[in-house]
Amino acid sequence: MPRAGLSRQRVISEAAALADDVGFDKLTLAAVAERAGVRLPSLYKHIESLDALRQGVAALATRELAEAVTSAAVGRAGADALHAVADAYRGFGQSHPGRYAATIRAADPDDAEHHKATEAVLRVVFAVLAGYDITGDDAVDATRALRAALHGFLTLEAAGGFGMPRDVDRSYEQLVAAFDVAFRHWRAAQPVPPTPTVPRMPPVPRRGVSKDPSLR
Amino acid sequence: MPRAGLSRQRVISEAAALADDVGFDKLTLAAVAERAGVRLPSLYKHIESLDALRQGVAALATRELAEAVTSAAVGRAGADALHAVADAYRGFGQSHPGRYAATIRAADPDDAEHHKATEAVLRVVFAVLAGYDITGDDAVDATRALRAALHGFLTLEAAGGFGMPRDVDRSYEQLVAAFDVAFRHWRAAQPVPPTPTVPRMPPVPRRGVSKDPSLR
DNA sequence: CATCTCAGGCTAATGTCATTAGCTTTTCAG
DNA sequence: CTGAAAAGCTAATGACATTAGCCTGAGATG
Repeated sequence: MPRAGLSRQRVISEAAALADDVGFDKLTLAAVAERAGVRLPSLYKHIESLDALRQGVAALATRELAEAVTSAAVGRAGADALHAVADAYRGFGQSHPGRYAATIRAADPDDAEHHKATEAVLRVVFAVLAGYDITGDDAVDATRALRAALHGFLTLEAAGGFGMPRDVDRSYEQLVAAFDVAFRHWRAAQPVPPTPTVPRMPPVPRRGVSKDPSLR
Repeated sequence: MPRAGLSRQRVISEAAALADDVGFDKLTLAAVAERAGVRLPSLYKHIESLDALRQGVAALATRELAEAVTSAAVGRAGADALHAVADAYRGFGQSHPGRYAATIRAADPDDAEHHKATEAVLRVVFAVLAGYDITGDDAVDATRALRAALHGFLTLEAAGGFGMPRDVDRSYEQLVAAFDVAFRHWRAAQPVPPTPTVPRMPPVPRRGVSKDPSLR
């Protein structure tokens, strides 16, 4: 009966690793216990419930996601930043599917750390949008749109929802390019455009991004 | 011991209703049995397993979704069709959250009905894209993008992922409007544009759509 | 009408999990 | 060295899913 040297953090990080292996929805206390080398009830010394464990994984994953997108965005702007962030986002989702699935979970109202991480991700997206001169309410709309699209793409991809043979990387690339176009025209696309300005739209070549192996 | 008059169809449809109430992930044979007025094991005379039940709900839901988007699109084209389909999609997701969640599940390879429904949804989207002169590989990319965005929006909305106070309907409207813009410029947005045509872009006012109460 | 058959329900039993209660043993502060 | 909190453990309970096997009513057959 040597101590296993567990802690809340260790339990959560084992759980995150397990979730990446088997899927966030199949995350189970029994499996975490086995992985950690203890009997199931012992986990309760460190975590209150399965739900709390899920929440913990969500918070951890959100911190990691924030880290990934933040470092991808640093030093970039405009379309370059957009592509870098989008690539980092998908890279995170592909290399850590279980963690990624956890990030959808809304933060517990009491978990300040988790909220901070959520806001860090938002801050990055707002910064990208600022490069397109999108601010205020428009930025809220645009953030939701971009997040919805990227999230939906990862989810459908993970669910095997893309049956057709067309290359998926290419489709993702197109999706991001489409947002680049939409962001340049954001005000003009308003249902009732207060400023009917129609901006110019030269196609923008982009440089390679997201070479950080930790994100792939 | 009067017969309860169950059948595979009845079981699945009860399950779908239950999923709408409690969430697709919390769908349980025990609850379906109670709802149907039989003991749990009796369900096995009609359905092979919990997983088969989920698959059955997915197939049913996909048929209903196909019906909703198809009837929304009929007689419309271009931006009008896009908005109608997008509204029908979200309407379905909001009025039938459990069923909607089920539609993500990929069809069982043997289930021809299910595949047919999946293709019916795709056909509608392709038809909408044809109105923007998007065809072939481009249509595959565009379909994935649109589906990802709409799906992601519904998922995040359902998960309470939109914390900020900004009106969610309005954000959805903006998302769809953004796709209208992106679709008009689809070829131009190619990473390596074969046809560097820059089309005109007048802001388009739209008419009210999706008044069908069965979709809301 | 008398049966025969079997689909549709049921009870009982098993196995996996989550969760709680209560016991034992390390660890480590003083 | 000691004593108490921390960290593990076993046992028990309760939800579910799943399987086996029994019972009956309802419709088909003679």
